[in-house]
Amino acid sequence: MARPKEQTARRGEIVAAARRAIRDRGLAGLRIKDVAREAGLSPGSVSYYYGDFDDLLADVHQDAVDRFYWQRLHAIEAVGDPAAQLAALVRAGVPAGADDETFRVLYELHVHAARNRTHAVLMTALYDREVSLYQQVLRALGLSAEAARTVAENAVALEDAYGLHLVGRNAHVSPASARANILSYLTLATAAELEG
Amino acid sequence: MARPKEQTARRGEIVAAARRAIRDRGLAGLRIKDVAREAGLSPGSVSYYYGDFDDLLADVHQDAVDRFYWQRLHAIEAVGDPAAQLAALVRAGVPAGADDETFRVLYELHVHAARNRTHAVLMTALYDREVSLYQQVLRALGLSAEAARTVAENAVALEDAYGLHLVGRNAHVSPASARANILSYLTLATAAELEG
DNA sequence: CCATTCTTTGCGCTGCGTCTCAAACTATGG
DNA sequence: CCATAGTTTGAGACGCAGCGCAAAGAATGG
Repeated sequence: MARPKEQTARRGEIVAAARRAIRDRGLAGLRIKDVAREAGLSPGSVSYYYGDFDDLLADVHQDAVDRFYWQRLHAIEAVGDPAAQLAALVRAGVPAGADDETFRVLYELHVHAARNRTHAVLMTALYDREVSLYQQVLRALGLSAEAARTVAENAVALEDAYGLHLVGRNAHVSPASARANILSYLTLATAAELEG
Repeated sequence: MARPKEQTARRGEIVAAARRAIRDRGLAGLRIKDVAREAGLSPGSVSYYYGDFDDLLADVHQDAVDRFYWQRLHAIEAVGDPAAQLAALVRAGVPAGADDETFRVLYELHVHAARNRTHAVLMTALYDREVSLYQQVLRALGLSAEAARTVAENAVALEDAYGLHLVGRNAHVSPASARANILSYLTLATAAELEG
């Protein structure tokens, strides 16, 4: 054996480059040369590591899902109080602006999932993990398993929708109003459930 | 003047054909020849009516927005009781399955809005009209203008998100569970607001 | 310094999609 | 039946993206 392989590192750089390219040009307009330019490589090199372009997209999706999930997990681990954890979850679950890389990638691939099983599986997996995060915090607040499940699903749904509108540059949705609306729901739901 | 123009009718047929083509192949994979085949025309004819392909997409989006809005308006006009109207709104606001034409088109174009002002405007317009529909019904139920606004925004957001997951073939979201979750929110929110 | 293995590049081939356009076709009024 | 204006078509030009490949380049062990 002579020169050692650097495949893992290079692939990581290419995935990051693809993420930036998708942010700038969108998934539909994504070209190998865009990814290559972003990674500082030639188009041939991108093909060398990702002979099939779909494999790259799958890695990008997987990376975005992991990145998003761990970011949120750390966000709630940083605080102890369950109520504060809820707020932290909401804050991390709404994009700061229309150009947020991770959110853009996730929403672009969301639609892609309609025609590709790999992406549908990843999307479902992320949804499950997000629901699970909310569910844990809601249970810590005293909600029953069943109630926590429903409320968690709705919370994740609200995040997804407001995120979609923010990324799509809906003029009447802002990060602040989105967070406020989600929190208003969570306040309402937890109060009602804890009473009953 | 000799032969009369039929442009409006033909354009309508082409828009409908594009809608079906997007349902089958997605926006990213949309080709002129697909639209042409679906419309029973040659690719040249499609170009004759839509020299710029983006103009066709704009018409498709506009058509989907109108179609969706009027369908929902009729859904609530058919019933008189505000509570029943809410249920009718929710039913019409959740896709029946992953292959619903109108929803597929709307969600595909949703993401497109991030990079195209025309589509962003249409998306915002539809959002406004949907919120307005819910707001009317909620006010009829006795909610204040402010409360109705927030609840309406959240209801629309829930619809959007569950619709997105359904279209994306999320294995853990079904039309029935989506409707149930949205209705559980609306029940909770209206009851809480009417008490206070 | 050499052999080996991995990496990178760029060029050419190929297929595909769009756009253009002239010609054929069709419907209507005179 | 002819003139006119709208419609439809298909072929060809054109550009571009993906793929394969051969050759050059770089890192490591001996």
